[in-house]
Amino acid sequence: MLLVPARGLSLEGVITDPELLAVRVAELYYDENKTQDEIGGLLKITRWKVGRLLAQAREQGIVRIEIVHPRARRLPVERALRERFGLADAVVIPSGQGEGDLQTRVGQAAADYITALRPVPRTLGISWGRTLSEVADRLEQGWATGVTVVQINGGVSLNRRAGTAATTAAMIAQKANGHATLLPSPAILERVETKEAIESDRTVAGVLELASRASAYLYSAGVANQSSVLVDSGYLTPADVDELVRKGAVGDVVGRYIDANGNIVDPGLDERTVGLGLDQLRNAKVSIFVVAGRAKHDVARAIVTNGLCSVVVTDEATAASLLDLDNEQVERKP
Amino acid sequence: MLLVPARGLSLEGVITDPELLAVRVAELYYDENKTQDEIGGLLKITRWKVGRLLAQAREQGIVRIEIVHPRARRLPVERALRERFGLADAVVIPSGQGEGDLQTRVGQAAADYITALRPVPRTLGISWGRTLSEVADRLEQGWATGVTVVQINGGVSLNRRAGTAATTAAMIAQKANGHATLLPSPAILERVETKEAIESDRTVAGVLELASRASAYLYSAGVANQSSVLVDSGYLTPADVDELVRKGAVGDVVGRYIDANGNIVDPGLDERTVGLGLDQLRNAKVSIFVVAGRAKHDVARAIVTNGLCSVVVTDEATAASLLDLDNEQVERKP
DNA sequence: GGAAGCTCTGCTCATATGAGCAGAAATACC
DNA sequence: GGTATTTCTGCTCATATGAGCAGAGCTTCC
Repeated sequence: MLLVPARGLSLEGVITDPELLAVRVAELYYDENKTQDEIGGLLKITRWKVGRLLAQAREQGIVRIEIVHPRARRLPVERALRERFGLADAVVIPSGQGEGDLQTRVGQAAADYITALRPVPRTLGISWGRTLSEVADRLEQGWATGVTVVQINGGVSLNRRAGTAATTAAMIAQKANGHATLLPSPAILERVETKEAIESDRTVAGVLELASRASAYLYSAGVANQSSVLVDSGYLTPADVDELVRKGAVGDVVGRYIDANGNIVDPGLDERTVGLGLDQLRNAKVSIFVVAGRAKHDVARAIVTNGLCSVVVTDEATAASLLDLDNEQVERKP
Repeated sequence: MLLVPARGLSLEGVITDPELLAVRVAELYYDENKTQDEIGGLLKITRWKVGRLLAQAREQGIVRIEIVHPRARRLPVERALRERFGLADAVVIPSGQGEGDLQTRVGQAAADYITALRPVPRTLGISWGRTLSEVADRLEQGWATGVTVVQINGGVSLNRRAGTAATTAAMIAQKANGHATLLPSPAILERVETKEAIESDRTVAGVLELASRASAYLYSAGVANQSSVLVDSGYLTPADVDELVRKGAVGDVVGRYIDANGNIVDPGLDERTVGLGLDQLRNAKVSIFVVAGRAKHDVARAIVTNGLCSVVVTDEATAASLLDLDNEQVERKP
């Protein structure tokens, strides 16, 4: 025993099976940092063949290269989304199992996105909710300077977690040394007349005017079900939501319920909803839609496929759903 | 909407956090196949910095490159084993979860190894057991030509799965167009005298002589517990094994029980065991030890750390155990 | 059996990349 | 506050690598 430790004799020599050969080549290249030339010498093949084998191994997925980091993104998926839906941009983070809450990571991604956004928006129109609040939290102090933040849909004062909406707007503004303009109105009113009256009030009209001229929008969406914040806040009854769902509602954007085709489900209700219209989002140059989680796949699809946003920030599973790459159908059946 | 789809504006511009920067660089390089130069342009840094960031990302494990294949190996671990224990060679396969039985994959690796072994052994001494049988199965027809296979320890005729030992040897030989020489003797005899008598028998002596001059050995090891094949076959009683364990036995190599230091546990018993001695394995130029599975970590350690083999073929978890990289201690405590 | 296609091979050459180095910047230390 | 030491930067240059191509070897189809 105690031979001179050779350099792993087992790897030299001729391998016939081409797949196995690709595996050995990949190991020597990626694990042992050998040059393609050295590998060629070792395995008795030309260095060009080594190169080709390596390319093949990557294509076939024998070599898997993964970027593991809480703030990692999925560039190829982003590109697919941009191309498929004609988006100006897309941000997709891995859905990865344990590593931190999905909502938080998507929030972080959205925060990063608006921080890097050029030109810096002078006025940023935002919705409110759990997701937006997360984005606000994740924004860094001084993420921009002098940005005016304006709410684009009615507030949620009745809510138990009252003030969240206001806090979100205020925090985003404060962290950019700007100031927030709140929309002092309920989200949905009982009568059209009241809605029209409040909209024509100087203060409200001014805010809406400001909102409609914002240089960028940042918003999320709600799911059409009992647990919606709009139910929670008393704007709608559980029965109302059931009715909306029956009519095809998949969720709400800035308080407005849409179906899978991106159309308003209940025009009567919509008439009583205060805030930016869907078309204003649709025609906006920069409208950033932030969405995370399985529950929101349907709304997300309605929004993205119908051009309501120009940028989407989401998780990989949602992106896959948008691209029809998932097998949700299969999963749903049983 | 329907802006001209830009190329992902979100990635351009300045990033301050150096780790995040490394992540973005890695994504552009590995996911988007951009050149370091292009990435530099995009992120406003020099291409050398991109290169350095990339190297750093690999070191820190942000970029993880994995070779996924049933026959993949763990070259860095193999090297560690060679260096640490002065082995001539080592073969380590990933322990990976689902993909096929570990035993089978280690068997395959051992089969690959002896197939590629140069110079081709004229005589190959083998032990028998579940592991060796697996190796025999995995060998390809024509893996070598004209190899004489010889058993190096007593057979297992009493066994219910009688003939396994013989079949293993025969199959390995047949697949190399060679022939097998069996050791026609029990593994352990009741009296020393009988053992000496049988060893001096012309036939047996001839086989042992042949075995001791084999150009390579291939063997596995057993665990010292009730389920040992030696108990199964009736050579030892469960009580015998308990006693051996009490004396420090961790397992058996070619029928001989050793402790953690690689020493014979019970010289009396050893005297009655027919087959190659431990020193002959230790001094052999090529002695290949094949071992797989959690249960055998202790025997494996006894064999490898005490120089009983010159080559080890095993799974990653066992290798980690040999290198003290595991936290078995922690796991065992509770 | 032979031509037409196909894949596979080894090559040239342009490009991408890493090692190594000297100066710049940042940090630690007196 | 200044100097020593470390880390970081942008560079030159040698090397490693991929694209593209022409010929070899293979299959396929009449």
